[in-house]
Order: sequence, then structure tokens, then C-alpha cells
Amino acid sequence: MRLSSRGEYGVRAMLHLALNYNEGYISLSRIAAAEDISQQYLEQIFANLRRGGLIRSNRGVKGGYTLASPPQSIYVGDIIRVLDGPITPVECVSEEGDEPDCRCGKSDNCLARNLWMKLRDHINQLLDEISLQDMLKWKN
Amino acid sequence: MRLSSRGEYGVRAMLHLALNYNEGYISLSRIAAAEDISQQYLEQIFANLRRGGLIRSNRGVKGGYTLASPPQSIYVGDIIRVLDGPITPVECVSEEGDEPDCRCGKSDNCLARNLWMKLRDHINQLLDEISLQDMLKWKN
DNA sequence: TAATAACATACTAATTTACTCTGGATTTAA
DNA sequence: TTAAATCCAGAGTAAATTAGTATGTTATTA
Repeated sequence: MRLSSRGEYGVRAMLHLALNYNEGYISLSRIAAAEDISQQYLEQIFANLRRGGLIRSNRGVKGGYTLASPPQSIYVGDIIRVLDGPITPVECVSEEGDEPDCRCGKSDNCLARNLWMKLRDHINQLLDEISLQDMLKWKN
Repeated sequence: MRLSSRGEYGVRAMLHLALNYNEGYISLSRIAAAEDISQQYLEQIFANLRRGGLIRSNRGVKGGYTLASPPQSIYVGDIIRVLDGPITPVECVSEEGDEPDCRCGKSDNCLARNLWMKLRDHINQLLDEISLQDMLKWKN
């Protein structure tokens, strides 16, 4: 049940953008240095975040990245799903739709499947109710 | 945020033991066949479950495995922790104790860390309140 | 003593992860 | 107009993890 480093780094970087939301565009090199993350790796992560519509970019000198919407309307769940795909404990309950491809065969009446769905929903619910703004408020 | 196949298989196998709790010792070959899991792989999983005190075994003909305690007192969290170790989204908040070894450096006042702890606790709370007995009741 | 079944451990192939490497495109400012 | 800064794109890769196999031993029962 571990998060990928992409997800972890992505949340940290987005938090950095939220923290500096009023400063406009922030260069990736600054973020990478501040968060101690490989710059090239972070570039890949930001490419995904941008394609996912969570951040905006400007090229060239004075360019950089900024949040696509204010911190109060970006949720952790959005970030992780963009970077890692659906948040689910097992492939079998990955989609909200009901056409499972379980390795257990018995797609109907699979007791374990009920558990995985509960767990999936439980995790997503939490991550979808915590915004970047909420996290900023945790600051001491 | 995926569960390992060990965790998935382990829960399914334990559920199988719960379903047949009154029959006494069940052979691993029976479980492997019923659940369509590699028998040798399942042996490794059962070794861990046994060392973790969740199941009991008998050797020889008529031998097999049975739950170490009744289905109502074995929780999914126990099973997964025995098989996969601490349930945590990032290594940094793996222990309940407060000596973090974060890759982010700033172990104090790390906003992301607060999130990971919340997520860790949220997941563990759910998995620690669902027993095998609870899952049996989901049967239709 | 033969069959059955748990127990133990080493090995391995495939996949995934977490990056690095290389080069190009765009913008700003001197 | 040129140099520097910056984003952008995609291929490659080493290490770790995962999901198993393979082989053999020990214990129990009929």
C-alpha cells in the first residue's frame, strides 16, 4: 500500500506551488532545489500534472509553473490520480464501472471484492476532501 | 497504492478458512485449488501467517491449516500487516514512533507528512475494524 | 511403509520503479 | 541577434521488487 515516489514528489511540488501561489510562475529548478528532488525527474512529473490540467506553464526566461486553479480547489486525490492512475488497492476494482476482470474468477459474489471496493472508496474519499489550501492551514 | 498479491491472496485464503472454520484443518492444496492460487506461492504466504500467529497447522495426512482464533477476532489489518509489513503510504511515517527518516529532510513542519499520517491512520482504522466474520456476513 | 501434507530455502524471470541522458523548442534580455 | 534560461519530449537504464518456481526435508496417518 505504498504511494509511488511520483505521487509523493508531486504532492510536495504542488504544495510548493500553493505556498507561492501569489508569486506567479515558479521555475522548476527552484522547486527541485527547495524540495531536493531530481530536476529531470520532476520535469516528467510536471509534464503529467500539466497534461492533467492541474498546473499551467510558461516557457523561456522568467518562465515556470503555477497552479491552474487556486489552492482551495485542488485536491490531493486529483494530484495522485493524475500521476499514478486510479487509486485502488487491487486492479479488479479499479473502475467505478462494474465489469471486473478479477484474477479470482468469481466476479459475482466475491467477498474479498467487497472489501477492496470499501477500501478504495475510503481512501479516495479522504484524498478528495483534502485540498492544498487545507494542507497550508496545517502550517505551524 | 496497490496491495501486493501476497496481501490479496492472503485475505482470500483466510476468508476461505473462515468460511470452513467448523470443518477443522483444511489442506493447502484444497485452498489453492479453490482460490486458483499457486500452491507453492501460497505455502510461503501461509508460513508468514503462521509465524504471525494468525493460523495453526497440522502436518501429515489429514493435516492442514485452520484459523488460530475465531473469524470475529481476526481483522483484515492483521492479515495484511503480517504479510506486507506496516500499512503506510510512505516510508517516512511507517512507525507510530516519532523518529522519521524522511527523504524530504525537513522532518519537522513537513506539511506533506501530516497528510501521509492522516492517510496511514485512515486506512489502518478501516482495515482494523473489518473482521473475517464481518466479511462472511456480506455473503448473499 | 507408502502416501499425504506441512515446512524451508534458494533461485529466477518479469515487471516496475526511479530515475538519467540527450536533444529540441520557446521566451526574455542584453 | 545572440546568449541564457526555461520548458518540453522521449528514449534508455540500473536497481529493486514482485510474483512466482524448484527442490528437498520432516511429520503424520492409514
